[in-house]
Amino acid sequence: MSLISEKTIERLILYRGLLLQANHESESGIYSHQLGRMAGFTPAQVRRDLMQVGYTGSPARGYDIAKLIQSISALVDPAEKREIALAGIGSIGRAILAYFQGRSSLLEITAAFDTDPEKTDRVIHGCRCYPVDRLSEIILARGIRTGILCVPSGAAQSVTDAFVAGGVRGILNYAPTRLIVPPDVYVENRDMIMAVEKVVYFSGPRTGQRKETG
Amino acid sequence: MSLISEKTIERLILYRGLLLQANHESESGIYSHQLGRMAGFTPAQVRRDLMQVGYTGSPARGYDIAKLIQSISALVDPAEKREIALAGIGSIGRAILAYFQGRSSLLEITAAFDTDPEKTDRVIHGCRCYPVDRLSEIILARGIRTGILCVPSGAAQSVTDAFVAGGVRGILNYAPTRLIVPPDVYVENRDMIMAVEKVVYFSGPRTGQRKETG
DNA sequence: TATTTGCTGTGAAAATTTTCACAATGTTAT
DNA sequence: ATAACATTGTGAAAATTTTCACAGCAAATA
Repeated sequence: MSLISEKTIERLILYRGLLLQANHESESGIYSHQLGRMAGFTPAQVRRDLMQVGYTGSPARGYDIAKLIQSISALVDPAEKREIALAGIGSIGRAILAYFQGRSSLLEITAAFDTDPEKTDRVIHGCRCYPVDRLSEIILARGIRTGILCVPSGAAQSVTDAFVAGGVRGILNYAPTRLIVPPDVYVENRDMIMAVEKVVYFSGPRTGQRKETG
Repeated sequence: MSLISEKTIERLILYRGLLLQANHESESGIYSHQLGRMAGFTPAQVRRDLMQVGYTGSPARGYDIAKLIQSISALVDPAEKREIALAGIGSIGRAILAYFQGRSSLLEITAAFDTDPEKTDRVIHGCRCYPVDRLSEIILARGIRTGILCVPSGAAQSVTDAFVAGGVRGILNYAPTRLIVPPDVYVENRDMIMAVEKVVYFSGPRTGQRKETG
């Protein structure tokens, strides 16, 4: 079995989201081909992925939805509540705060940071804001392991260094920059400009491109 | 050579971005290992990718930066200026407008849509806003091929249908929903919640995970 | 009870992606 | 000139990911 691949983890999280979202009034079970259709993958792909979570379905009734959600959660969710830090309270940072807060019971953005004194020492979307100078200190004190980076390119690397100094193990990077981090720190890049350019490319007068991602 | 893979396109766009960003004062050429270090890939990966653009470097001087940028652009950029439509002028939509406008000379978000009459019939970040009822009509008239979707989940599918009816060929989807589209329409999903969950997973007490993505 | 049905779990095959490894090449040093 | 060197472009190998295909099974049906 070894280690579950990044792609599989991503799909598992997706499956869980889809299952939570859809209201399964009548049905309590779901088949791989149904989940596959919802997610945009083949039934075989779904079964392969679900193999890894160690929950086993029934040939006759498929997968029990509640138990499947639970099993995926047991795999991908942290053991206890996790605090997340966000750096850069610009329009993207604020959008993420607004969008994310309250969606998850296990995850919460509990500290935001910015250079602008106008934005610090107050509460935005339920999140307390501090000056960036205090970033390492605060996340270290609170044991925060995950950071979201929404600062302009110019500041991205120095804030990253502060995150790392504060003990962060994973960074979600919205800045259009590649971050330099120690090899044991995970970085997920979400450059919006690149995303637009990519979609524009695949919107071109081309045929037969269709596989979804993200 | 056949068709260039999605992953390769993504990396090529990244290379171009990195090359444009870095100021190459002294140097006019770059080697695969340098570009690889910047992007976080192996030199072999870089060379494979660059093979596909049909621009050939020199063993002694590496790749000419200006020509390389030009060659990648010739491959990934549209032939003429492209207009993009954005649906959902909430915090994410506005953030994307603010962030994107003016960054590219070839791409411009020229029409935004929302249901809220407060937000329509005015200009936000240089972009004219219309009611969603007029979405298909307007993008069809302007020949817009690319859409960015920032509406809440509940509205995502119906706005998608309007995009498709209006002739859109590619959608950048920020809603936490899987969209149903005809097989020749490209969708790139950028669910922020999933991204956070994924990074939290990889921030966990795990060792040896390190490959970057996005 | 026996048969049919349509699913799961999974070994094996296929497809795709990445890396290796090296001949070819142009530059620099002698 | 010639040798030494570091790099490109790429066939081939390796690794990874996806799909196929089918045994085995539980429910439904006869």
